[in-house]
This record gives sequence, C-alpha cells and structure tokens, in this order.
Amino acid sequence: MAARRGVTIEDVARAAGVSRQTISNALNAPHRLKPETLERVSAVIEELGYSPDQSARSLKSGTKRIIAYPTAADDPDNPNPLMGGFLEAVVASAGEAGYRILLLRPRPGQSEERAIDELIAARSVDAFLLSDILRDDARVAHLSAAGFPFATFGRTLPEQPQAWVDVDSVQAVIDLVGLLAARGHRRVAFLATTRDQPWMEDRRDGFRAGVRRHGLVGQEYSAPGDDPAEIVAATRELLRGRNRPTAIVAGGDWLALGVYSAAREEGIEIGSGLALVAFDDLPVTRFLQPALTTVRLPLRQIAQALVARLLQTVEDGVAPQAGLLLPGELVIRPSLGA
Amino acid sequence: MAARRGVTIEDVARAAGVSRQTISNALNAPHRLKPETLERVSAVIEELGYSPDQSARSLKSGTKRIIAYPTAADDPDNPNPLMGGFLEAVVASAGEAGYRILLLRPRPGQSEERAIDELIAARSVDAFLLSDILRDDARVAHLSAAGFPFATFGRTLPEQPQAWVDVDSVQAVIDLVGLLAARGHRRVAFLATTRDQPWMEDRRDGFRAGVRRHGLVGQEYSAPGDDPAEIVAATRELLRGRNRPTAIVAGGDWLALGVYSAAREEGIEIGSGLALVAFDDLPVTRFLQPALTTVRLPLRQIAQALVARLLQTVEDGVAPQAGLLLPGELVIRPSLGA
DNA sequence: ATCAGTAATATGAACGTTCAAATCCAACAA
DNA sequence: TTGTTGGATTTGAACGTTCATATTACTGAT
Repeated sequence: MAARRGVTIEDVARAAGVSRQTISNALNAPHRLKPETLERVSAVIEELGYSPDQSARSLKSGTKRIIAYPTAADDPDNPNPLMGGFLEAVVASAGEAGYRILLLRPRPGQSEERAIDELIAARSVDAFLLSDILRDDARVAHLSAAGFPFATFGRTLPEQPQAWVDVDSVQAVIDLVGLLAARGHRRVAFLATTRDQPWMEDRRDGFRAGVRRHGLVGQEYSAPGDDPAEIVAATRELLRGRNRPTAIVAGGDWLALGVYSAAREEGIEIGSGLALVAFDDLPVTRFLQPALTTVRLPLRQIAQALVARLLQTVEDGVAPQAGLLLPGELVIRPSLGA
Repeated sequence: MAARRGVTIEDVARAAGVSRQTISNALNAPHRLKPETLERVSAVIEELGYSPDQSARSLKSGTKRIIAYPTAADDPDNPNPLMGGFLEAVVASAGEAGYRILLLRPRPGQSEERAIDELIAARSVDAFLLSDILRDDARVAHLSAAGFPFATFGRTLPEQPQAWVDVDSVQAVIDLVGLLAARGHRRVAFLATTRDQPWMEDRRDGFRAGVRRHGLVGQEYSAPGDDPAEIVAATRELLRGRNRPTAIVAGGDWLALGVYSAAREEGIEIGSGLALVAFDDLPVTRFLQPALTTVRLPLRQIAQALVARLLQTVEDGVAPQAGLLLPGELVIRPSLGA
C-alpha cells in the first residue's frame, strides 16, 4: 500500500491551464475570479476530485479545524452512560461548523496536563473541550495559564476564564423539591454518593435551598460509591430509619435505580407510598415502573453553546465574558405521586 | 489572541549551535548523533519546550497519526449505551500506539461515504475505524474500492477485505441455550427487535443452532422497535400465549429489561418461574433483581485487535488476511434459575 | 491613440519539517 | 605525506498550500 499521494493544486492548475493561485482562489475567494473562469476551474476541480491537503493548509494557515476532547480515564466497568450522547451532540455541533473532534487520553502514567501540553506543542488542535470539571481543575488552570482556547462543560472558578457552560442543577432541584412540597410532602431525603463531583454538590445545594424555601424537613444520605449494592444498602437504611421520609430526591437516575430496588425489597410502592424524583433522564429509566420523574439535561444545547464559545474564541479571538447556565428540563412522571 | 507560532526546529538549532537536521535526528534517529551532542541538544530541546509541528511533519511524511471514527447519526434519544465504553477502549489502545481518534459525522444531508471521501481527499487521517457494520455496508464497499486502510467492528462480506473483528455471538448464544437445556428447559423463546442489525441476526442464528443441537422447542418473538413500551408489549404477548416458554433468551440486555417489567406485571418470578438470559452486560443490569445472566463483550480486546490491525495495515502495508472472532464472556447470575 | 484605473490572473516566497546528498573531520594505513 | 574510510554533521530541496506582490488584460475617459 504505497503512500499514494493525491491530486495537488498544481495538477489542477495545469489541467485547467491556469495558475495555482487561481485554483486556490476558486475555493477560498471565488469572488476574485471571472465567473466563466470560476466555472471552468470548478469543473476541473470536480473532475479531478481535488481537495486541498489539510496538512499543507494547516501549516500555512496555522488553523487545524480540530477540537480536542481529552477523555477522562473513566472507570471502564461503569462508563458514564451519558458520555455517548454528549459526544454525539458535540460532534454534530462541531461538524456543522466544519470542525472535527479529536479524542485522546494520557498515556499510562502521564498526567492529563502533560497530554494537553503535548497537543499544544505539536500544534495539532485549535482548542480544547473539557468536561467533568473539578472545583479546582488542574487542566483548566493549565490551559488558562497557557492562554490556549478552551471551553468547559461545568463551572470554573470565578478568577478563571468564564468559558463554561453548565446546567442549572441548583434551580432544577429546587423545582423538584417544589413539586414535592406542592404535593404535601414534609419529610424529604436527599440521596447522593460521597465522591466529590461538583455537579453533585450543586444538586445537594439545590436540595438544601428547596427544603429551606418550602420549610420542609430534609435529611441527607450518601452511598460511599457508585456500586449498585452500596446504593441499595444506603437506600435501605434510609427507608428503615425512624421518621422515614415520604419523598426522596436522588442525586441522579443511577441512584434512583437503587431506590426502586430497595423500595421493592421493603414492600414500599413508589409513587403512592414514596415519592421519588431524580436527575439525568438516563434512557434506561424508561423501563421503570412507575416511570421516573427526573430532569433531562439539554445535551444538544450544551454542545451547541460549547462549540459556539470555542469557535468564537478561536476565530474571532474573543474569549467569553461570562458562563452560560442552561435550565434542566423537568420531566414529570408517575414516580412523583399525586 | 494572536496566532502565536511556537518554537521551531530552527530556533532550537540556533540555540544549540547546530543545524536543523541534527535536531531532527536527535528526535527521530538519535543513534546518528555523537552521544555528547545528543545530550547537549536534548537539553536545549527540553529547555525550549520544542515539539515538532504536526502539520509540517505530516506534510512531509504523509502520515497523520490519526484514525477516523465516523459516528453513526444515532437516535439521540436512545444512544447506544456501550458506545462510550467502546470509544474509551479504542482511544486507550490507539493512544498507546501514539494515535488519536478523530470523530466525525456527515453534515446534514451528506452521505457517510461522502464524508469519508472528504477526509481521504484532504488527507486528514491515516485510516478508518467503522462499527455498526451492515451486511452489505456502503462504507465498507467504498473504502475497499478506494484501497484506503480500515478495520471494522463487525463482519464484512467474504469478498471484501477481512479486516474485521467481531464477537462470536453465535457461539455465545449457543452456550446460553446450552445452560438452559442443562437445567431442563424444553420450551424456550428468543426475543428480538425487527430492526435488521447483523449482530441480532447472529444471536438469532445462535439461538436456532442451540435449539437444534439440544432438541428444544424454540419460538421467536420480535418487538417492532427499541421502544420500551413495544418491548414490554411483545414480552407480554409472549408470556400470555399458550405453551408459554419456561425460558427466554433476550437478544440483548435492553430487551431483557422489558422482560423484567412484563414478568412483574404478569406476576411471574424471574429465575424460579421463568429463566432469562441475555447479551451485552449493560452496566444498568447490575441493579436488576434477580441479577441477569448475560454475555459480556470483550470491548478492550476488541479495541486492541482493531487498532493492531489498523496499524499493521497503515505502517507495514499488510492488510489482515482473516477476520478475528473473539469469544463473549458468559456471566452467570441468578436470572438463569437453578 | 494614450493613459489611468481597476479587474483578473500569475509569480515568488514562506509555513516547518525530513529526505537525499554533500561536506567536514578524525583516525589510520600505505 | 597522501589517500582512504567511515562517522558526524550540514546543506539544498521538497512536501502542498496561501500570502504578498507583480504582472497582464480590460475598461473608459481624454
């Protein structure tokens, strides 16, 4: 399999009997050509199937039309089920702007910042897209310091570039609690995991604010990890405690799955005997009975906003001045009860 | 944000008091340098943080160190839950070989082949990785015709390049049926969707072969689509029919979720009253009670094999002579019954 | 017919790298 | 001394674009 070099601009120029630059203009600045020349040249381009070499173009112009997305070295047995959908949305948004997404992960033993540096140094990409942002994220600090374009799904610190897009989890959970309060619930519980994920903190904050606002009695429970057994155990404890709450706000659908399990074990009917609301709208919840009231993440809008911010930074050199908080979409289903 | 050009090989050469080529050699062919020169030059490289410009390198060498993965224009509301895990594994395998994964999707209205052509013509990538292969896949035909390196997760036609890797679903399902037969089941059912996915055909074939081999009575049911309601309805029909099977082989865990639902509605106990086995080992099944007997896809091995094949084709110019069939891993859990 | 002014196209150089060939420099044999 | 050898390093060219500048062709006014 020889390194078959393709059709070059020179080939096209010769075939069309014009100069290189005329071909280049036909593609990049058609208005400079006399209409008939443009037509003739375009025909030849089409015929030879010419398309500019991206490497050569990048070398000259400095722009790659590529956005890097460093994937977290995720727990392989428990991949984030929303990741696929998020990536889909990002690829679609970027694609419409003529950009592609480059996935990478640090080599074993290499830090994520180092991997990012490598990509910057090699001038392989135009910008970075980050998700799973920590409160004090080393990657964000690194990219800010380097002055390299980036945007994040998840809030960054106030002193850092405000290139983030996030879901207003706090408000969404306040709304969930509001729904419970409106249905007469007084004792409500929040179920979380102890892993320190900022978005879980937001959801917890929302719970606390909601409880305060509606004068409810709130309890908080945590499972030590994401493991189903741990989640079910934590829920069981919650359900067996004295002063059992009449409603549970799960920090995520994944946790809610544990509540369904534990409730069944305990003979408690979700919806009637126990109200349950959660967050994420995982596809799998569509099998649950009764169906789960939850909050859907506007992944498409998030992706679109992220890409828009990124391209604005890259192409216009203007960094976003403020973060963007998008509302989650309340999906009300029977688990909420009447 | 100026188009801050980086450190070039020329800068390093000047700083080290040697020529361009010496720097190039220090990185690409260190043995050509006198050890002391190498050390001195390496120090300067390190100090200036020099890293060769990927575009320039690609332009000269013709190799991009990028593998393209065209993402299917997936149903956004029902993303493939395994996609995230598969991508993770591919990114990891490729990363270890110094390759990155480029995600793309056709622009609205553009065919996938057209999008592939664009990438080839622009010489943006070294190879393609395809999944969700159809029996007669246009993309595969296209890439074969173009003679461009590629590999597929999913079998291709015998007359096409055998660059595929796949799971031996047929054998895995035969094994599942064997487990059922060994437990005395005689009437077994296969539950599928009617969407023509080759891997579902394989699983169906496995079911038929297993039934035949063990002299069982097999029935086949189909839900018209992936929608939970449809799946539950199909299962209900299955459970209510006369000669209700004592065991169900679900074509995938997603379908098995419907069986859990329908069985609960019908008051049938999975494990004791009805054996259930499935395929995929989706993370969510870990919440099911009783836990689901299923087949785990060796995603890591699949990714590794795919990348190995790809790189062999790209770097050594040798196309794989035969496909690779990897065994699925039987995960036996209580839903199988005693 | 001449000239200015503009529209259309062509030419040379440069982006940063690596390959091929050339040069330089010891070390050593004749 | 002269030449030979082989290792270490340098030089020129090329990869395929696009930018800046130069050239040519056309238009219309004098």
